[in-house]
Amino acid sequence: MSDIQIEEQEQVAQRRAKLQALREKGNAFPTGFRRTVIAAELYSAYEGSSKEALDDSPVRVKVAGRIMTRRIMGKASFCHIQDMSDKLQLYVARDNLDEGFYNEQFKSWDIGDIIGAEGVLFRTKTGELSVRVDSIQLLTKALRPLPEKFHGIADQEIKYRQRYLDLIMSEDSRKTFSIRSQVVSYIRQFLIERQFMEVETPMMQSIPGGATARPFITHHNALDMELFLRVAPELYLKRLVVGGFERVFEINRNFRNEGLSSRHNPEFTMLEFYQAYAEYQDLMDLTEEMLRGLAEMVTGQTVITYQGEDYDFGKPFDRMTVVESILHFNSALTNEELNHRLGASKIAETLGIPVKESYGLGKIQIEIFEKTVEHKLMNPTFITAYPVEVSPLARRNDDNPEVTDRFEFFVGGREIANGFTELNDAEDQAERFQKQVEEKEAGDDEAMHFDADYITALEHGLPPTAGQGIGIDRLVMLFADAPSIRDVLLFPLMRTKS
RNA sequence: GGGUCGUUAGCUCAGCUGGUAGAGCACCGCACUUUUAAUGCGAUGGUCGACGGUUCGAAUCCGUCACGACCCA
Repeated sequence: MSDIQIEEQEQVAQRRAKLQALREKGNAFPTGFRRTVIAAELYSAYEGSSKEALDDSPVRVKVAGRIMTRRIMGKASFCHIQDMSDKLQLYVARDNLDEGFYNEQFKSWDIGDIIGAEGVLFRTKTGELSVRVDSIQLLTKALRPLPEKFHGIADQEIKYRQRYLDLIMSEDSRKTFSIRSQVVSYIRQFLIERQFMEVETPMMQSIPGGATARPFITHHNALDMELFLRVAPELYLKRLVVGGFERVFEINRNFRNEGLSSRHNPEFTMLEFYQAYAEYQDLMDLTEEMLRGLAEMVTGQTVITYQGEDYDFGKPFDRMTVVESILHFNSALTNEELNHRLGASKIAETLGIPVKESYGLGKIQIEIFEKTVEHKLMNPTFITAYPVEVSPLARRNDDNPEVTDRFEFFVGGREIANGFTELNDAEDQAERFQKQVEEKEAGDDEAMHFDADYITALEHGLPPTAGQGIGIDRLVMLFADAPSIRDVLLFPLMRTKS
């Protein structure tokens, strides 16, 4: 270790010396302390208890947590500890402790240390519920100081790289991850109540399928076999529906080898669910019900505020087709020009969208949609009738074979969900895979592989089924009012520091 | 990949057209038995992201790089 490092860590050195002194006295890391209660339980149980009531019938408690603040006033001190639920004030007076303990032990402890304390509840003269401590012990010495108490951590990089510090310091951040947990468990409960069965399907796949995206590639040594981290679980979940699990869902990680942004992390969490004997409209209804329920669960109402804008999940969601939505947001365009390839590609070019030779009408329409419509879909909206060309796993529409029985769901200008009636015609699916292979050979490395094993499964008969995927991270962003996907991922991917 | 901004004490931040590196919090010492961003007094703490250039002199100007944030693709 260099001199520079030693000098840089002056406060750490002081704390190490204190730890060394603890080691010499005996067990520096005792584990036997048991608390009887957490802070939030105390606040709710004694919310209405007056100062006098608490003094008249004393309540003994044992609490534990991290020292967050400390105010030493000679022979007595106040400090706040923080546990999993809340902060709690302790009143520690010299004369309430064993002889010498206050001066020789307690005063040498630092902010950040983890302690256990025992005493009786009381109210201070400002009315704050606190513990008058008569026994206290250091459980874990913190060798490094916490960030500044008032401003907390301002540097986003530290929040992401040292999430534990962010969680210690930021109530908002703890809240965000609490919302994430609530969202996931709400969804799980919602689906289980409707007879869906939770399953886990492979994350390492020999043929990556279920989405058009570039996969991560890895290698299995014993089998000497190339494997891909999955970009979606879709094809495995549908195999399960073939197997007779008629309602299945999975909430798990997908991996896509693409760029990072405020809405993209290479690994992200996806809900996918499949319901036999249902069509995409059934899933739109289900989605509407689920999101409305989520909004109410998280915020207590159906209107949520995201980045200063209000979105109402209470009223019926808007529904439009892709083409209708393009015309709606581009009043100068006509249905006629948008519905043949030459007209559509002219529109695309005026919008600055490069149109490749291989693009069909559907692909061009989707490019126009993404450029001119997607970010404007603020209120909860279903967009339907996606072109077959960009929907290789979705069933063709009976009235218009150029589009599929598919929808995507948008709110706040962002895609949250994608669902469709599944393509259960094995021969049509084989043709669609073949098209994808051609696109891959033409240089589109996001195009799908031909999955012959999946075709075999379809040949055994997939009942009419509707399926859907919902990006959990983006959903949590919405309900936690988080501007970046990194704010809802405990450990977002960061470049390694040299 | 492109653009803009940022990187100064453990943390939050100042530092003007180049001239000896600053504050608050934390830490250390003293005082203080109802404080809560405790208070009062005193002290310590810096390879100014890295490397190179311009200059008598660079935290400051220029270039390259690293890392990050935001926007665009």
